[in-house]
Order: sequence, then structure tokens, then C-alpha cells
Amino acid sequence: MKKKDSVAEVKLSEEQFQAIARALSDPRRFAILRQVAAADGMECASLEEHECISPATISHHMKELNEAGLIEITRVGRGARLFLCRPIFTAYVNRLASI
Amino acid sequence: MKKKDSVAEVKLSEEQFQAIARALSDPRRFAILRQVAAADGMECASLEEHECISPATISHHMKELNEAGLIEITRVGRGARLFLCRPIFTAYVNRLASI
DNA sequence: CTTATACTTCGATAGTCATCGAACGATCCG
DNA sequence: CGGATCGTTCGATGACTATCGAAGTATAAG
Repeated sequence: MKKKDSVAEVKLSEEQFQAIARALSDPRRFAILRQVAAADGMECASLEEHECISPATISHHMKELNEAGLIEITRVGRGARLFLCRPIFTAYVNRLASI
Repeated sequence: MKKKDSVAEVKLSEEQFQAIARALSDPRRFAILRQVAAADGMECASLEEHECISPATISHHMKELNEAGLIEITRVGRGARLFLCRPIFTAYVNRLASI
């Protein structure tokens, strides 16, 4: 008898687990992730962070989040659409919760 | 109708939330937290980390975990006992999960 | 009292990382 | 074609931090 395994729980490597922890430890990155979670498929250009940090820095954070496996980035036209990889994120949360 | 609020869910400040995220982003600290979670009230001297890092560094990590609100440290005799602050930890996990 | 154990504090160091500006690449529009 | 917009890459820089050894504090034991 199990609970909530409807998505066939992803298995995170130790490396990825730590990469995610690191990715989430930066306030900007977490803010970005929150926005993507709230509006899946949103335009990168719509992120609030464009108000306070440079495009170069935003791009850097995107790369980090992407390499941690937390978001997918799809270029469309001149812009980019952002998608939360919820299975990965959920796997991280569950693993944390289980310590 | 709610779920699992049996501990009267703790409310984390934005500051504490980020402090916890930062605390968890270091592999050593996470390893320490895992050991404490697995053996609440354990002796600091029993941590595996004594095999690989200096007492000074361990003490530093303890301070970080303590200031993030994740562990309590009580001196007893020459040693120190470590306790996981599960309500705080759970509040962090729940807040993460709710994005 | 002296020694040993357990942890803390301090200062220094080396490595990491968020941030930027500048230059570049791609795409859309007129 | 020629701008204009959006994002990426690169190199540099300043800030932060994990780590250490050495010195300090407290406690227990001989």
C-alpha cells in the first residue's frame, strides 16, 4: 500500500540531488523557479528578475537550473519558454522529506 | 478540511527559508543532518565527518545548521548532543513542495 | 594538580560563484 | 538588407565560504 506514486517516482543520483540543493540555495534562482512553477511555459523575458539583474546573469541562472534538471528551456522565435520539470522537483522534495 | 497539520505547522520567515536552503546546499552539512535525523540526540563526536574534516570545520557546520534553526545543540559533559528540529525542517519541506 | 578529551573561536587561505559589460548569434520586422 | 529584440558566451571582479592550524574554554579522569 503506497501513497502518491502516480508519476512513477524518479530516482535522483547523489550528484543530481546535490546539484538541486545548490541550485535552490540562491534566492534569485528560487524566485525564478517559483515563477516558472506558477506559470509553466512562461517566457523567459517575463521574469521579474529583468528588473534587477542583467540578461547575462539571468542566463547564467537558467543554465544552473537547467543543468540541475529543474527546468527545461525551449527556444521559440527570439525568446525562450520555461518549463518546470516537476517529477525531478518532486523527487527532490520527497527525498528531503524522507530523512 | 486539512491534511497533516498535527504539529501546528511552523511559519518560516523568508530569511529563515533561505538560510535553510543555504545550509542544505553543502554536502557535508546535509550528511550531518541526515545522521542527526537518523539518531536524534546523538553525540557530536560520533559524526562520520570526524574521519575527514577537522573539528574546527565541523564546529563551523554545526553553527550554520543551528543558526538556520535545523538543529539544537546541548552541551553535556565534554561533549554535545544534537537534536533535529523537525517542525522547522518539515515546514521547509512543505513550503518547498507547495510552489 | 595535571593530563586528556570535546568542542569553540580566530585569522588566514584557497576556491567558488553571483554579477557585470562587451561581444556574439539568432530571429523577427520594416 | 538593416535595425531591433532576446538570449548566450566570455573574461574579469568582488564577495562569500569551506577549510585548516593554533590557541582557548570547559569538563572529566588519573
